[in-house]
Amino acid sequence: MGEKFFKLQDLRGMLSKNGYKMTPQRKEVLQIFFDNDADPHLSAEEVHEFLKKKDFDFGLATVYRNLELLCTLGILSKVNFDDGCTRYELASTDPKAHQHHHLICLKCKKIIEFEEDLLEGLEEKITKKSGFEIVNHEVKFFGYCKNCKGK
Amino acid sequence: MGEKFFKLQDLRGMLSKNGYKMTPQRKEVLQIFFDNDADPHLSAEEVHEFLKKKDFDFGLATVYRNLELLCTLGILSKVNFDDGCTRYELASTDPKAHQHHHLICLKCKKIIEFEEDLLEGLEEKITKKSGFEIVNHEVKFFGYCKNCKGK
DNA sequence: TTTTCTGCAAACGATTTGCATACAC
DNA sequence: GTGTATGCAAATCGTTTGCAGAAAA
Repeated sequence: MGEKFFKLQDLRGMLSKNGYKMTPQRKEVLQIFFDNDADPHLSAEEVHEFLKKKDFDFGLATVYRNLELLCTLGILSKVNFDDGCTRYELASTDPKAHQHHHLICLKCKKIIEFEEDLLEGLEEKITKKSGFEIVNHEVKFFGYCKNCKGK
Repeated sequence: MGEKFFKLQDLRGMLSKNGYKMTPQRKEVLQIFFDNDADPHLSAEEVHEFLKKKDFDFGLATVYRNLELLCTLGILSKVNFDDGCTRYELASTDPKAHQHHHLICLKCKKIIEFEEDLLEGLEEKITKKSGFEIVNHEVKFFGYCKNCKGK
């Protein structure tokens, strides 16, 4: 995991700077991500569930809207594991921190985070070859985790 | 594009070997992918449209079912460009042909295929480090294509 | 007070499913 | 003939939207 430089108390400023208002809904949605180190890739429904567990009964539509907003602000980012829903994770705000990838177990469906700047130097190579200016990348590895390997 | 070793006339055998029947619907759905070198990443709706243009009026549900089946058989594979639908492409049946990646232009949304075994040697490194056995990977680069680069 | 947010319910679009019929083998 | 595949329409599921009332600035 890249360092998370964004702190909850930065939220109000970040919002107002962009013409948005601070609300309990926004604070608590973001809080869920700080709470949940164990499962860092949450769907809107999951966030909604976690909020319910903490007795915050916000509308699901509001959760969706605020997840979207937090993405716009660069605080969250979307990830897609082809499991039928959009997932969100805390965006690493370290600009160097490209090196955050996912190992996806085809058996138990576990998602493992993997650190390494895999593509060191590679982006320049691609840019040179194809004229494509790279802003970001996403790498997923599919296979079998330690526990599932022996079938 | 890795070589496509799979040929249309292999379809019947591939189907019956797995207990499925050959039907015009299956043949024509696959044919669309052979027809369309220009746009190799088709959604179910698009396949359905292309079939209509050739006067094949198959039900959309059938198209979905057969795309799924062709994936099961390893003839097609799914790709996800986060544009709201599942897309399908001819699976490269060359087992060495891992090296097929996508450059996605954030401006014009064009998808550019890019060849290169980017991750040469890297998979072993990951396996050693994490015990994760890698079967396949998917790499996407987001940025701006040659035409869109200057804004 | 003005504008943005929220909650609700309805709308949506992609995909899936149930079922009766048609077709492949 | 037997079992699978198809077409259609209805169902499903994640997500979005319209709108009236509530809350932030």
